[in-house]
Order: sequence, then C-alpha cells, then structure tokens
Amino acid sequence: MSSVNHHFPDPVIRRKFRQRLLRWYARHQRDLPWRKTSDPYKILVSEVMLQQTQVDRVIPKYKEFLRKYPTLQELAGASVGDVEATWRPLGYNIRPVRLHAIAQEAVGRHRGKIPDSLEELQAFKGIGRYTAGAVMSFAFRKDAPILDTNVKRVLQRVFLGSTNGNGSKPLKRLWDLSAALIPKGKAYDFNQALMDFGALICTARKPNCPNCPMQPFCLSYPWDKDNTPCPKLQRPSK
DNA sequence: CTCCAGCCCC
DNA sequence: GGGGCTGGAG
Repeated sequence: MSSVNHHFPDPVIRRKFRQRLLRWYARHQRDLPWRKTSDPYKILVSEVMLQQTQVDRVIPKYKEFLRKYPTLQELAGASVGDVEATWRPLGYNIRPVRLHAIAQEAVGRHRGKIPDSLEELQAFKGIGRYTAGAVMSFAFRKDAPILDTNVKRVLQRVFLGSTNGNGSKPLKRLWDLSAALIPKGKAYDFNQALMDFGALICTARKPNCPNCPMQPFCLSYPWDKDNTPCPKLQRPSK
C-alpha cells in the first residue's frame, strides 16, 4: 500500500495550475517592500508583522521598524521596551517581545544569523509552521511549502471543492498539496503568487471568479452557483 | 455590541 | 484540541 497518492492532483491539472498561477502573478503581483530584499532578518520581521495584521497596516511599520533596527544585531542590542514601543500600534504585543528574543538568541547562539532549517526556525517561540515555511522559501529560497489561511482557502477550493479529499486529515492533505504543487526551484515566486492570488482573486468573501484563470478546472467554480459558503476546513468544536 | 477569525502557545 | 489577543463582520 502507498500512503501518498502521487497522482493527486492529476499531473496535467497540477501543471496547468502552476503555469496559470505564475503567469497571473507576472502581471498582477503586488509591490511589497519585503519583496525587494533577500535579507532573512528583514523577511522575518515582515512575516512576524504579517502574522495577524493586514498588509496595509504592516507596510509603514515595517519601514519604520527597519529604519530603527536595520540589522539583527541592532535589534538584539535594543531594549525590549524600546522594541515594544516601536511596534505600537500594531497590536498582539507579544510579537515584538518574541522577535527581540529571537534576535538575541540568533546573535548569541547562531553566529548572528537566522537559521536556515525548518526545525531550527520552529524551535523559536513565535515561529510556527507557517512562518518557518515562509522564511525558508522567501528568505532562503528553498522549496518549502507554506499554508496560511489564504493558501488553505485557495487549495481547498481549487483542488478539494466541498470534499475533504482522500480520507487523510484535511490539514495534512493541504500541506501535502502545497508541497506537491511547488515547481522545482521556484518556491519563492510560486508561494508569493499563491498569497497574492488568495488576497486578490480567491478572496474569502466574493471571490473574483469571472477573472480567475483557474476556472477550467477549479472544483468550486462557479462560486456563486448556489451561494455555497466556503467549505469549512474543520468543524466548529461546539 | 457580540462573535468569529487566525497564528501561535500550551 | 483549547485559549489568547485584536480587528472586522454581522
């Protein structure tokens, strides 16, 4: 028995999805400041800020934060209070505290570098599976999958529709999908494209199906057919 | 105003 | 598998 279905999704659909996503991205990608740097520290700052905060609110604070702490070393050398104050009013104020701790640990224990493995990244408090994948693909250009809410929604709709797939846990299924779709050596563009696609076309409410390049094979197209709500990934617990 | 979402921690 | 913090939807 094989535990992984190597033919899901259909290789033809898989290829079409990649092609269409990357082509769409080439024309519609957002101009975001953290896409202009390859400094893992700066990427990490952006990802932590983006964890619970919308892009528009993050952009100005990202710039201000990096003006004040341009390097990992300078962040590590600042006082926590100072970092917290700079963070305001982004909210979720545990994040700057953890980010500061990460900087200090990296300086003290990793030769002043952000580590470049999923395991080491996830060992930090404040970096979970998503953020670790984001740093691996966006900062270190590794073919690591990501799965945040946007990506979950896109993959669920296009490849699973209203079903949960082949019996395996929905979450694992989606992580596997996210990994299986990455074109070799192109996780950076592919993952960025997935995020933009989820933010601009395959939105939570009122997805823009009429302009969606995935129409021909999307299992949820057309979305408004019978006003179906987005399939829940997991049942409410109560 | 209440409720829900969302990434991470425990 | 539940709670926290916080913005945004209803």
